[in-house]
Amino acid sequence: MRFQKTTEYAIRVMVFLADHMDERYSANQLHQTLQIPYKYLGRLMQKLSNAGLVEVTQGKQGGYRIIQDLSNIYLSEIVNVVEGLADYGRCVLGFPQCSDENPCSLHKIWKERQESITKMIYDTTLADLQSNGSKKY
Amino acid sequence: MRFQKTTEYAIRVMVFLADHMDERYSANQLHQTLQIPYKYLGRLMQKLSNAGLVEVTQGKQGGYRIIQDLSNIYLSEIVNVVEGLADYGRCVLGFPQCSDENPCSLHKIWKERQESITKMIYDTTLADLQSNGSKKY
DNA sequence: TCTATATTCTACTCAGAGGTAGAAATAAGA
DNA sequence: TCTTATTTCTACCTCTGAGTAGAATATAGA
Ligand code: SF4
Ligand code: SF4
Repeated sequence: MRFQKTTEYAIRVMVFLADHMDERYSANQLHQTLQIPYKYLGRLMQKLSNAGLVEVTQGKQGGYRIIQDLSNIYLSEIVNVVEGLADYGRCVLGFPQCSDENPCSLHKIWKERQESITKMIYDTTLADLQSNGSKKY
Repeated sequence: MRFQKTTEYAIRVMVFLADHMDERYSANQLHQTLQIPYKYLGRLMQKLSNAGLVEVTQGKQGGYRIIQDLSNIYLSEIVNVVEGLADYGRCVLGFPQCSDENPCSLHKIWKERQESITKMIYDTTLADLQSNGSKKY
């Protein structure tokens, strides 16, 4: 029960870039600062840029940057790029089809928690996550 | 962000057996009733029995059964048998070391949800999950 | 134009989850 | 005792997430 490692990487990068808007960071800089495997990060960044979440500049002095308004970038978009959103809403017992009427005994207690996390990724934007002052990275 | 498929299987089996205490079910019966791959289920049941969660009888008319008091079997034990509990408490950014002091911007909102799920699996027993009446399976 | 620093593309490797196959061991009951 | 239904053991296979390697492409700036 956790996010995929790649999703963690993606959130790490986006939160970091959000805290350093208007600056470009190369894959190598991000790799060193955020402890993410260099080559792996390259492919991840490509996905994020294809999804329009970061702007990319090639060549010397190039790198990645966020240009969108931070309050328009939701965690759900980041999660979607990496692991997709299909699992949110999944039955805790793994059954494919099951209406909410006449639910099994675990349904209610599980759905509450699941929806709380779903709500979190759909409601939280990078603007909510800016750490003004006390930056750690 | 979801349980492993095998964990779902395990919970399915245990909830089913809890609803049918004092009856033995063979792997084949469970396989057909709960739609879990037969051979795969065999290995899963072995783990559950090694952990003492089910009693097993070999040979003809054999099968699996719960003998413990249902209120003594916590979801956390079931999860532990399959995927372990190490991920509960994991940092949402995947960093290995990070104290709760001077937390990053995501820490609080994430910890709340994570602890809610952790609490669920540590506090819920099979007795809480018995569906008296309206059984679906 | 050339060079250094970037991203991008392609093709691997590795580990673990999920699943399959078949034979061996066990025990109830005819 | 023999048969049959069962678990158990061992060995594979497949798929996906994670990570590595190297060459190709792009571009700022000397
Ligand atoms: S009622 Fe139970 S089986 Fe059906 S979707 Fe909800 S948790 Fe899954
Ligand atoms: S403060 Fe942030 S980085 Fe540190 S453990 Fe909490 S979520 Fe992870």
